[in-house]
Parts: sequence; C-alpha cells; structure tokens
Amino acid sequence: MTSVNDFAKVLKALSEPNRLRILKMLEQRPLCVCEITEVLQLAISTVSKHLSILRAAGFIRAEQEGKWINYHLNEIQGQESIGSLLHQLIDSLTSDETIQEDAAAVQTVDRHRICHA
Amino acid sequence: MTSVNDFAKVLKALSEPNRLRILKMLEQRPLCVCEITEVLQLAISTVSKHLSILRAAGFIRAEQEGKWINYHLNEIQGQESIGSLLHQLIDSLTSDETIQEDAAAVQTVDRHRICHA
DNA sequence: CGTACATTTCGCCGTTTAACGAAATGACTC
DNA sequence: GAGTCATTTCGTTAAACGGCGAAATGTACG
Repeated sequence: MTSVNDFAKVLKALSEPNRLRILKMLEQRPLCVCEITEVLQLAISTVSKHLSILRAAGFIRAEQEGKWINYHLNEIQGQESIGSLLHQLIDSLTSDETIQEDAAAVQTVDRHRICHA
Repeated sequence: MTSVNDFAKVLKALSEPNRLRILKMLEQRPLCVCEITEVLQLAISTVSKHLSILRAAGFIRAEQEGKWINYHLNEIQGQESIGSLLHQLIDSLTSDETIQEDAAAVQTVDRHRICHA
C-alpha cells in the first residue's frame, strides 16, 4: 500500500507554490473556497482543483457550514506541523519494498562489470 | 531570495519516485552514474538528468574519481537526514514574504463581501 | 418546488516533465 | 595526440500539469 509512488504523490501535492500558500493560510484558520480564491487571485475552478489535490494527499479536509464549505488543516496522528509530518514520512521510506530492493542491489552492484556490458 | 517558489522547487526535486530511490541509495554509499542506472533500469541520459535536478536542489554533489564520477549525498548544515531538512524548510516558510502577505490578507478577508461581488 | 449561490466537474490550451537515442563533452591511458 | 569510455547535452515524443470559462452539482431558503 505504501509505495515510493505514494510518497512521491504526497510530496508532489506540496511542490506547488499556490498549494503551499493555501496550507499556510489554513494554519491560521479554516477558510471557504471563495476566501482562498480572493487571496490567491486565481479562478475559482483552479483553487477548487488545488484543494482536491491537497485533500487527496491527506493534508486538508472539507466541512460544510451552511452555504459554504470550510477547508480545515488535518491534524494527522499527533503531528503538530506539516514539517514534522514530512520528516516522519521521508524517514519511513526506508521500510518501502522498492527501496529495500534497491538497497540490496546496491550491495552487489559492481561498476567494473556493468558499464558498457 | 528565499521565496515560495524556491521551496516548491526543492520539494519538486523530491517528488519523483526515481529521485527518491536515488537519494535513499546514496544514503548507503556514493555511487557512479552507471551503477545507479543498473539499479533503476533506466537510460543513462535519464539518470543523468535526475542527478542534475537533485544537485541543483542541493541534495547531492559530484566528485570525480578516475574514469567515474561519484555522486555523494550532501550533509547540509548539520542536518542528519533529508526528513529533518524538509521539516526545517517547511517551517521556515512562515518568514516568506508572500506567505506573510497572505497571512495579513486572511485576517481581513470576509466571505460575505467577496463572493459573487 | 424553485431560485440563488458556493463549489465541483468538464473540456480546452499552453507549458512542463520524464523518457529515450544520438551526438557532444571530458578525463584518463597508451 | 588518438582512442576509449563514462557522463552530459540536445532534440524529440507522449503524458501530466496548471490555468481558464462554461456547464453541472448540490445545498439552503424563500
């Protein structure tokens, strides 16, 4: 379930300036889509797309409040900040299956035999 | 100098499965391009490109050794792991100019006035 | 029920990205 | 200095991405 690709997907969700701005805004308080749109000065549909990507990556959640949908920062399992979440996430990469196979391959790989072979 | 876009660039360098695999491999020992190519099973030119992206983001460095060029993980200013580097990086986003402007905007934004106006 | 309005989905466009092979570069060796 | 070989650069291709406006969805409220 947890693969290098999933890790990459979470990091990719973070690797966009407007999405970083959204996350930092949500650290202040929950916001509705039109408030975020006003601050970022983008089309509503664009902001909505960014929010769906952040939600799919597990960073935020949506809660209906009357006419509006408020987006909240997810406080994930005892992590006090996005930074510490990432820290833990990257470090846990070591237990990924592909990463472990790579680690084994590195121990047997020999540059004298493989190049130009 | 440090802008949201620079942060995003560093995160983007990390947000690709093969680049994550390379970084984890280099945690074991320095490797030359053809060794990495052998493990990842990609074209040499593709691996070279990935390495240049990781180097531009400051994660690795190149050192010539005879015929080969060894790539080393950079031990950046007292950070013991990529995870702790990211942790620090994300948290320091708070001091970014755009992020601070956003923070100010969030305090004055009013959903009742801006929507459909 | 039907209107109003916040949000999402859809289709499109231009740019970026990851992949490749071929050609260029650069370093060691004879 | 010519040749060998590891690596980088270049040009191309297909897919992914970020942006937009228009149409669809869904919720609240008269």
